[in-house]
Amino acid sequence: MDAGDGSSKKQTKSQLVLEQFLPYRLSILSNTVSNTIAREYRDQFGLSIPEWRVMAVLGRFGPLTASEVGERTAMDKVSVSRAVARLIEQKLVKRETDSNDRRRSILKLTARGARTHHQIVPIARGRESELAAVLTEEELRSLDRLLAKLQRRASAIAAQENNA
Amino acid sequence: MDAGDGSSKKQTKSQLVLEQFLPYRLSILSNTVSNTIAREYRDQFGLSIPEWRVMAVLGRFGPLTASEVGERTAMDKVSVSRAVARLIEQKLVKRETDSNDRRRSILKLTARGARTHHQIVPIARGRESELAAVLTEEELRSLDRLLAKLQRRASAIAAQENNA
DNA sequence: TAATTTTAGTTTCAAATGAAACTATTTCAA
DNA sequence: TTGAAATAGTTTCATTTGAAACTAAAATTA
Repeated sequence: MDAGDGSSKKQTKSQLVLEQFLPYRLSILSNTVSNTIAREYRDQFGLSIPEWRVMAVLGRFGPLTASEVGERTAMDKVSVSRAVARLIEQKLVKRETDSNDRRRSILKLTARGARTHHQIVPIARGRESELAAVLTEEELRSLDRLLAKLQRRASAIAAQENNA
Repeated sequence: MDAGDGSSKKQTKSQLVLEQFLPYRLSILSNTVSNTIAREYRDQFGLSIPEWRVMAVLGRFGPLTASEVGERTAMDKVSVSRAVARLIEQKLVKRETDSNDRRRSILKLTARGARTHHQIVPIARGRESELAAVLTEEELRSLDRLLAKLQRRASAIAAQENNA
C-alpha cells in the first residue's frame, strides 16, 4: 500500500491520487476529528455538533439573536433554528422576544446551559490539545497561518462561484 | 471585529473561541472547499462527491472490488454500495462477479466512465491548484507534513476511542 | 461433510440536512 | 400612509446519510 498519509510523490498528468488530493485530505481529517468529538458530546451530554456550536457562541458572546449565532458559527439559519429548538427543549437555552423588533428573538444560555457549557469547554480544549500535541509551537503557528490563508482563498473562490 | 480567520490571540481559560478552535476551523475549511467542488461536479457531470471518489480510484487503480474502493476512499461500504449503484445506472461503471469468489464483484470504469474521468481529473486538479496557489512551494511542503501528522494523530485517537 | 462463523455487499428504517415555501414583522418608497 | 420589498425565523418536503438487519457465498471447525 502507499500510505494513508498523503505524503510526497508527484502525481502523473491525467491521474488523480486521492490520498494526495488536498480537498480530499481536508475532508478526511476534518471528519475524523469531528466524528470523534461528536461522539463524546453525544455520549456525555446528548448534544450534536450544531447544538454544541450554538452553546459555544452563546457561552462566549451571548446573548445573541439567531442570525448572530449563524454568523458566528457559519451555520445557516435553518440549522440554527433547529439546533436552538432542541436546546430549548433540553432547557439549555432560553429565548425571549426582542421588544424593539418582534421578529427577533434573543437567545441566551440558561443556568443549566451555562453549567453544561462550563463542563464541555475543558473537554473540547482537551481534545484539541491532544490533537495539537503532535505539533511543535512553531508548527502550530505555521498551521494557523496556512489554514487562515487557505480559508481566505477558499471563501473567495466560493463567493466568486456564487456570482458566476 | 475579531476576524473570521481564526488568527493569533490566546483564548481565556473557560471560554472557547470557536473561530480559533482547530476542529471547527478544519470543518469550515473542508466544507467550503468541498461544497465548491461538489457543485462543479454536480453541474457539469451530474456526480456527487462519493460518486466522484469512486470514479477517481477506479480510474487510477481499477479494477477493484467494492471493499477495495472503500479502503482507498475511506468510505464505508454502504456509501460505496450506493455510489456504485448510481454509477452503474449512469453507465459510468460496470460490475462483474468475481468467478473465484462470487460474493465479490469487480468494478471498473466503462469506456464512457473513463472519458468522464479523463475530463474531470484536470478540473479537479485545477481547483486544487487554484486553492494551493496562495501558498509558496515551501508552505505547501509544510502543509503536507502538518496534515499528515494531524491525520495520523486523529486516526490514532479515533481508534483508541473505538476500543474504550 | 454438516453446522457455524466470517466476509461481501445490499436493503431498510430512522435521523440529519438543504432548499424552497411560508409566516410574521419591519422598513422603505410612492 | 399604504402597498411593496426586505428581514427574522420556522416549517415542509425531498434527499442524504448511518446504523442495523439482512442475504448470499465462502471459510472454518468439529
